[in-house]
Amino acid sequence: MKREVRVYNTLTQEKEVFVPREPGKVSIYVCGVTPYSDTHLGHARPSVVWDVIIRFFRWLGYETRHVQNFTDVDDKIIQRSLQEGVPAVQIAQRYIDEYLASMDALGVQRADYYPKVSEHIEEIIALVQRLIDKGYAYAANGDVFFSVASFDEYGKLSKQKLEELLEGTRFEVDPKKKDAADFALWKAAKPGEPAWDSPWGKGRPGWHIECSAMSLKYLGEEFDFHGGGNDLIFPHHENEIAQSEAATGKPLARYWVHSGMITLKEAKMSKSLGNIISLGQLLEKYPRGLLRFYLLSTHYRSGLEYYDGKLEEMSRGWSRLNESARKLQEDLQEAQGGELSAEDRETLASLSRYEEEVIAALSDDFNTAMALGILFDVVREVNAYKHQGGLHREVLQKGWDVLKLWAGDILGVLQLEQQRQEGLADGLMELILSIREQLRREKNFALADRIRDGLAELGVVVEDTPQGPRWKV
RNA sequence: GGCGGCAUAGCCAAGUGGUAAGGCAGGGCUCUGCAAAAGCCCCAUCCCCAGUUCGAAUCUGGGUGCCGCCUCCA
Repeated sequence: MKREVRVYNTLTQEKEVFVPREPGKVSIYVCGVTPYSDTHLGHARPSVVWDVIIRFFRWLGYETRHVQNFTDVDDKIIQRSLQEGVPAVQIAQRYIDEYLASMDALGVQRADYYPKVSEHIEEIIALVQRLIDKGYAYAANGDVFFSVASFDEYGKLSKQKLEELLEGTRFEVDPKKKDAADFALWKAAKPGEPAWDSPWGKGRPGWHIECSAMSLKYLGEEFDFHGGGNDLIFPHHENEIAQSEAATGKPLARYWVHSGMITLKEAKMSKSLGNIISLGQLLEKYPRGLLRFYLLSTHYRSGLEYYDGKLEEMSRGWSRLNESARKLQEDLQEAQGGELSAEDRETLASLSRYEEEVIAALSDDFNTAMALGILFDVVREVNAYKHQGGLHREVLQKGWDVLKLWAGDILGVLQLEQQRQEGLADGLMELILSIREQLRREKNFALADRIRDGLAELGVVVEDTPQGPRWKV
């Protein structure tokens, strides 16, 4: 029997019980990135959040189908392409590769499909045509616009009223538009830009249409989840709804799930503001488990602050969780069987209860912050048990199972393998050699030689020179 | 100006009507050759005001402050 999962739906602004379109299956479309610059910390949030959600659904027994797009036809990419004299496709591919490499490093499981705009022009044209045929869109001089006024429910996701939206408009309105809020489905080609043939002349897709076309192709009508950062609610997701629902007459997605922004000094991290923390650099500096721990330490819908030293602060708590699990795994080797004592039973019962609480937390709108809190209870419970001399295999196994499954397999914050640190060898050698120098000054040559011989056995050659010791591998 | 959201201890952060999870930091203690690790104990009445209620951090109204969106953006 499936457990009940509750999800906050941006559309209804309420937590709802999740009912899949098809029993036992979950279909998910997460808006990916526009690959025109380096992957940053902000991109990691929805990725890790959805990674956990998907792992959780799989654990619950659902079959998942996860699609994440790359918008590889876009103004910024074209701009870069013209600047660098490199084809747009190539620019996009460079950043797609970087994005995927970063996500792999973060332990994010790959989506089932990563459709690109450039490979779905046909589907997009067909969808645009369908909207024109149904009277929701109009062509004008090679452009095609969606007529916002023709779609009654426009604004239902972002809770905006049409009239008020326009007051905030800071850009000049394209005179070809019938209505200032209309948006482009298809843009007429400009010289030097990548362009495709279409019934309206050479051109390229507008921003939002690709998601409508590709979600339809890979997930069909009315799929389960549509996700992304909450900065996409308007206009991107609002427009997707308009396009898709106008075309199919059915809801685009059943549940809209939006993650909060990562802020830096209380300002959103974004490419345009230039206050970006490169994900690649973070991954070089910090263990991926710690990064995930940081990203999951707050509920996914809340904002999340980043500042220098934040990861260092968090690393102490994370290490306790991680080290406790590591030690527990080791202790398992020396665990003992036999009758369960009263203490054993009590601990076992607590551990089971905590596990239920973790499941309940994740089932309640994917509350990873609460789940982590409970996992610290598990750590304390297990450590206290061991502190009192508890060694029963069944108990230790249960503790390990809970941590391994939830902290490890589902949240992905555990990192049990030893960290290999760059520059560690240098530091160690410096320390060892300085101690050896001390010994030599004290004429303790026996011990000093033992160190040198021992190092030699490890393949490290030490040479004593007038300028001090040198070493090489 | 419109829309959405947030405001809980020094810091991070759960908690949506029944009397404040968890983590970091801090204090005391156990263990320890010393240290580390680990364990035990201590450490908040929830931005302000007014309501609803037997009872509110949790609901309503009004403030104040902050964030996001309204332009590309995860």
